[in-house]
Amino acid sequence: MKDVKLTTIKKMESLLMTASDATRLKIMLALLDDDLCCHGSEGHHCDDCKCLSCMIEKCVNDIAAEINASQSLVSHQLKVLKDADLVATRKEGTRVYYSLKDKHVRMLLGVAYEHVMEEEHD
Amino acid sequence: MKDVKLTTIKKMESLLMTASDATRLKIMLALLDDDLCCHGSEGHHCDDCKCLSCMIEKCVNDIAAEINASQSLVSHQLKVLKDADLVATRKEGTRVYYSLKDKHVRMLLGVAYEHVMEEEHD
DNA sequence: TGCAAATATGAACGCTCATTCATATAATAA
DNA sequence: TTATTATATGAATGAGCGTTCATATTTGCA
Repeated sequence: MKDVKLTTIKKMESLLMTASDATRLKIMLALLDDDLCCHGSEGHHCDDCKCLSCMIEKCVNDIAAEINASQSLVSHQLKVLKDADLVATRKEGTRVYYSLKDKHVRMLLGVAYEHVMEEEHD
Repeated sequence: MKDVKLTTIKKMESLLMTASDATRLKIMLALLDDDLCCHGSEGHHCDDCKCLSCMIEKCVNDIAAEINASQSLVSHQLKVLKDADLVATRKEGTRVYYSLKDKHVRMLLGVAYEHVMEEEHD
């Protein structure tokens, strides 16, 4: 992976920067299905695989309640996540449903989670 | 991946925070083997697999020269990476050789890199 | 010893960013 | 329309962090 262009490095930097915040991590974890994929019968079609119910979507207030944060804070950070293309949105009435964008986001969370979990072995 | 403990989230946050800096990314990419693993005949034994030459190690000045940064900056950021357990060190005379810690670090870089590379398809 | 090379460290500055508070916009219902 | 719910936005504050410059420490060699 030599000779990575500066623009690529900058993109990696902003991707990781966006992910490296406790509030945004809580939001993304709230949007992450327990078993990551491929189980259950109701839910939305996932663009990364052929199963149903891969995608969990939640509206702003529900996320705020789940992670114990203010509506304003969650909305602000969801905008950051949206701008960085880490979440997708679907509007329905007055509500806006957010979901993780794709499998890369789930993989990023997974790798970070595993690394932290295996730290104990030191 | 529900009910993640706050301490775990904090650890994920600091891991990603450490990785989300252009200078530190350049350093880590400089320590990343081209084909990631398992080729070549000289190098150090990798603790994650049974091959040789998985690990690339470089000393501070060489890294600084490679990424066009000052010795002080590279030393500072290497300390950050070391404290976060993303790199390992080996001392030899006046030189200190740095290498990526383990496969999780390489996977983290890989996932971020792939995500950025596939952005084009939008 | 003393000198040079390699690395580490400390202080200081500037800038970015997370959070809060207040308010604005959008959509639905009465 | 007015009221209510859900979400978005803007300004302001405060803390954290990356970089630079100068200097200290360590090791090897004359």
